[in-house]
Amino acid sequence: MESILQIAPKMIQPVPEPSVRRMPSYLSTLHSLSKESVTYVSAPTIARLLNLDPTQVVKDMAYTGVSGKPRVGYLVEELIIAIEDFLGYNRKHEAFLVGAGFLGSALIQYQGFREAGMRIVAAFDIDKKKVGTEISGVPVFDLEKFRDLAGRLHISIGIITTPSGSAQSIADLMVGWGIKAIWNFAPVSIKAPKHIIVQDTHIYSNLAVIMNKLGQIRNEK
Amino acid sequence: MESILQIAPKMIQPVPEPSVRRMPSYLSTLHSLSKESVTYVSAPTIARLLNLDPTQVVKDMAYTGVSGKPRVGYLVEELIIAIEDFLGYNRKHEAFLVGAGFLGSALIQYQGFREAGMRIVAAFDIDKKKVGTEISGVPVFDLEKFRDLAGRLHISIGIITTPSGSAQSIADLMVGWGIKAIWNFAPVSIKAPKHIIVQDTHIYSNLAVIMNKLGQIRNEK
DNA sequence: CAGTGTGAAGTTGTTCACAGCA
DNA sequence: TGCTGTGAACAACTTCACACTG
Repeated sequence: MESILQIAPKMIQPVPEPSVRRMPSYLSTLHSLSKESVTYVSAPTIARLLNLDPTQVVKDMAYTGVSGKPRVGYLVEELIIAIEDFLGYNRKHEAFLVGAGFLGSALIQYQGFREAGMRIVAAFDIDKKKVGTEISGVPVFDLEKFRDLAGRLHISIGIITTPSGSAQSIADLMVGWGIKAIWNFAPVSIKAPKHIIVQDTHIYSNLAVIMNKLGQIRNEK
Repeated sequence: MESILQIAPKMIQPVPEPSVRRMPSYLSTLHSLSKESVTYVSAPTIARLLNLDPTQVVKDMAYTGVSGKPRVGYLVEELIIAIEDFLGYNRKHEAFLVGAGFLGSALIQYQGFREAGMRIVAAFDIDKKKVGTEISGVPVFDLEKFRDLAGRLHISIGIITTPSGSAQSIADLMVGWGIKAIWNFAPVSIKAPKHIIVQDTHIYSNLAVIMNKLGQIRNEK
């Protein structure tokens, strides 16, 4: 069924990653507008709400496939559907989380991932005190016991919230499980075969920017 | 005292933000090497460990002010000190956190911020059940009661971990407190006078990238 | 005219190419 | 030869300029 005429039902244009990263902000803004019963919104308005450049918003909207009316803007509901579709929030993905510490627990308890299409179905830890408990209804299993078993389920996302020392070995394990994407919160860079999607989320990077800028203030005067 | 001859004691070259964001990764790598008693490390080695381009590492190292020996590399300990100094990890900054929910608690309990120069000294919430409690030794106060009082202390960083609806008003409040930097975890963009350092940390942006790429895999075949 | 849409210009960051060095 | 260091080429993103539209 590999037809040559895959003339892209939606365009196979590579969307710049920064645009993808902005999509959730648009979505959240649009949801508020929708709640206020606003039906049309213009790019300059969105830009003002999010501190962005109007043209940038126009281009980002184009990536979602919707087109707007001159002088009026875009249909709010249409944009919401288009962005959710663009991000794949409708497809449901299940996730395993390894490392049920503070951050791991926070992520599990975090509402909102579910409506973004990701459901954390199980957590793993090596700490016997945590094993057997539940966090917001998500069971915590013994990592050692489920090392191999976990691979039989078909889970697409692996979340790593372990200390940095174990992060890479957990990643390797996840690759063995047949996971498609790894979301890593440990402050190291995860290496994986290139067909695996790896997203490192380094909270320290953000702090570094703050600390560095705070330092500059002192130097200025 | 605005002398024209501010010939920069260290160079007032504007360091690219991506470079600043990479610094914590370097630091963490260097700490591991230091623990393994490695004294010299080359840029290509660091690059390999962190999946980066060697030249990029060389340029980043230059921003810290250290210079390396050809054929040998850089002195690990020297780099650690230089990066910590560059990021201002030695200067101590105190932080207030507003919104003692799951994420807020996780951040408070997160060790490591302290050695990055940031100490969360108090949390605030409107939930009476949380008020009066302590999270890892950090007291949770009633936001309403401390609205004005908080300004009298001299805190440089404000962390927002409230729901998105209240984020902007908390930011405004923090500006009134005389805070210099705002680290926002709510999924909205915070607006503040431009002398205030604002760092939005949108966890959803990372998820969006993953979801979008997962969607592309399905489309490919 | 206040918006959309888009090609061109500008800016920023990354990668390449190579000189210098031990 | 394997590294540092740097200027130049390149790529990616953003911003500008302007034609088009209701």
